[in-house]
Amino acid sequence: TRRLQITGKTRTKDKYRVVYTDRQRLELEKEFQSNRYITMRRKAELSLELGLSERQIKIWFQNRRAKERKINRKRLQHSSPASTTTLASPGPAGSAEAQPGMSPNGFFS
DNA sequence: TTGTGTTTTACGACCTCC
DNA sequence: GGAGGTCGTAAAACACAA
Repeated sequence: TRRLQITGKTRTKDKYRVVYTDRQRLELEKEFQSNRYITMRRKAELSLELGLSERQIKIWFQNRRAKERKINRKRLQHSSPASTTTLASPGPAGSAEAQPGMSPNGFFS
């Protein structure tokens, strides 16, 4: 309850966080499988379909990516044999990584 | 139970784009 | 001129051996 009182603004204590329904999780997960970064358009669509705010969807994808990274780190660590020689410069574990930033207008003409 | 570790929402701080 | 990216983290929710 610390932060809540300090900032006093956001995140009322009555609902610190909601638990998403299975359907919401499923659809988001499905979308994530086909595309790890959601477009503004899809975000708006999903927002309507699932009854979540666009902000929630944005955050969900951020959290989902974080989870994937975490899993990948674990796998790397787990599958690293005794060779401590080349460990300093690993590329992304088998998947292209997008830079933060991206183009502000992810539109197509 | 309960103690404890992990997962799921949600945010703030900071950063990068032109 | 702000959108979204990451990272770190709080706390609720969950899983589960002891």
